[in-house]
Amino acid sequence: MHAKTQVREVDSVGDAPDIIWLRPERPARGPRPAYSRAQIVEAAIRVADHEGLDAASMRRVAKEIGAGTMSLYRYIPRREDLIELMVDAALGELDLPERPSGDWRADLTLLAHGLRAVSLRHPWLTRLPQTRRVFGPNALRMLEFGGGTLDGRGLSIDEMMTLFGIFNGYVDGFVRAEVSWAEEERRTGMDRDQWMAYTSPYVHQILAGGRHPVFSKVVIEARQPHMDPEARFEYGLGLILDTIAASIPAPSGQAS
Amino acid sequence: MHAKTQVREVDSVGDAPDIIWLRPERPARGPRPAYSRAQIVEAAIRVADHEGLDAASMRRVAKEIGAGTMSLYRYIPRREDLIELMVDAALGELDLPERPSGDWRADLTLLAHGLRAVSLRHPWLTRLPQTRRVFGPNALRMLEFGGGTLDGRGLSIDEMMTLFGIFNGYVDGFVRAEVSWAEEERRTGMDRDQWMAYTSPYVHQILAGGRHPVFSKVVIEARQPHMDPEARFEYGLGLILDTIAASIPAPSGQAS
DNA sequence: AAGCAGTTGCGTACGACGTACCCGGTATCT
DNA sequence: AGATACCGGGTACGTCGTACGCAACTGCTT
Repeated sequence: MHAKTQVREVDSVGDAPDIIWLRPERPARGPRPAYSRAQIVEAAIRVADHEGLDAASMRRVAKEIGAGTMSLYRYIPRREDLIELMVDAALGELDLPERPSGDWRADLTLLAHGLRAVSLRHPWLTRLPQTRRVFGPNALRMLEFGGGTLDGRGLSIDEMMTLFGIFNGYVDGFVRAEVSWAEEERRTGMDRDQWMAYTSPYVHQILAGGRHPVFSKVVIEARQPHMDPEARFEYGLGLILDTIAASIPAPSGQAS
Repeated sequence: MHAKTQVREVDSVGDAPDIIWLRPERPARGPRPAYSRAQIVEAAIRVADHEGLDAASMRRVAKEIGAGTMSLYRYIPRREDLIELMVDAALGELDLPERPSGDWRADLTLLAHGLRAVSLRHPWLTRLPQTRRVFGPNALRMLEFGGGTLDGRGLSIDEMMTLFGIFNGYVDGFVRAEVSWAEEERRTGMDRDQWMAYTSPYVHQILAGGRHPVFSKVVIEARQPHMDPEARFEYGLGLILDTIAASIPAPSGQAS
C-alpha cells in the first residue's frame, strides 16, 4: 500500500511461491506456536467489522490477541495475506449446499442473498481494492457453486464467466451502495441526516442551477420513503437472472 | 485512510461545509496563489497513471509541481479531496454530447465505451474504495447523460437508478478485471506469465484434487486464446442493454 | 501613508503504518 | 548432548497524512 512496501523479486520460475494457502500452519520442528491463524483472522475480522479495515492493522491485531507486533509475522507474512485470509473466512460463512440443486435460478438467488448477508455483516468486504487474487478454499467453493449452476447448459466458459461476472457485479454493486452509508457514518461520525445537512448548500446550488434534472429527481426522491432495500435488491436481481435465462440455450427445441 | 486521520466534528447543522466544490479557488484578498488546482490535479493524475494511486501522495505531488509539501494544503485541504478532484478530472475526459440523442441504446453504448476508455487510461479509477461521494461537475454531467437516456420512459426513479446501477456495475466490474492485470504487474513486478508460473504449484494442487471442475475449466480455458476484450465487453454490454430494454415499458400498446 | 487583517509558501513535528533485522529462548532430531 | 529449526518480540527505518506556527506579502481601511 504505502510505506516500505518493497516487492518480492521473482528470481526464477522454479522458486517456491510464498502463497498463504500453501504455507503449512504448523511447523515440522521447533516450539509449538502460541497462536493460530484462525484466532488471528477472527480477531482481525472483529476489529474490521467494528472499526473498519484500516483499524485492523498488524499492530492492532497483534495487540488484540495479546501478542507482540512482530510475532504476527510468524503466522502471516504480509498484511496482504491477512486480508486474503479474512476474505476467505468471511466467505466461509456462506451457507451453501454441497452442489447446485439443478434449479439454477433458485441457487443463484440463494447465493445472492448469502453474499449480501455476509457483506452486510462485514462491510469492509465491499471496500477491498480487488486485485489479482489467489482463490482460497471458500472462494473456490463459491466459484464452484455459482459457476456450477450454469455449467453443462451449453454455454462456453467465456459466456459462463461473463454471466457470473454480471451476477457478481450486480450483487457487489448493490451491497456496496447499501453498505456505504453505514461505513461512512462510522468513518466520519456523520449519519445520513447530518450528511444531508452538511452537503445541502452544495446540493441546493446544483438544484438552483436548474440544469441537472436527473440529479434533482434523485435528490427529491431520496427524501421520500423508498422501496425497502430487500425489495430493491430482489427487483434488480430478477432482472439479472432474466438476463441469464435469456442467454441459456433452450434444452430441447426452441431457442430464446 | 490510516495515520492520524482524525475526523472533523460536525458541531451544528448550520456550520459551513468544507466541500471542495464550494471552496473558491482564488482568495478575495491576499497574495495571488502560485499554483492552481488544475495544475496540482494534473500532476497527481500523471503520477497515479504511471506509478499507482498510492504514489500520488501529498508529498510527492507537491514535489512534482515544485512546491513544499504543506503548500499543497492551501489548495486542497485533504488527500481525500485531491482524489475527488482527480476522479472528476478523469470523468471530464468523457467525450459526451450535451444531451442524450433519444436513442438510449446508442447513448449508453457510447457512455460505456467512454467509461472503459477513461478507466483504461487511468487504472486507479477502478481501484478506488468508493464512498459516499460528493458529485463534482463532471460526475454530474455523466449522471445527467446516463440517467437522461432512461428518463421520461415511464420508469420510476428507483427503477432508473437500479438500471443505471446495473449498467455502471457491469462496466466497472469488467474494466476492473481487465485493468487488474496491468496494475498488478506494475505493483508486483510480475507479469501475467510470471504470475501463472508463481501460482502454478497451488493451482496444480487444486486441479489434482479433482473436486473443482469449474475452476479447472476456467484455468484450462485461460491458457487458450480468448475472445478479445473488446468482443467480450460488447457481448456482456449487449446483455445488460437487453435487460434494460426489457424493463422499459413499451411506448404505445404492447408491454414487454 | 500607515496600519492591519487576511493569505501565502513552507519547515518542523507527531503519531500512525508495514515490515526488515536481530536476538535470546525452546522444542525436537541426531 | 549438541545441533537445528523455529518461536516471541524489541528496535528501527522509511513512509504516510496533516496540525501548527511563522515570516513575507497583499490589498483594504482609515
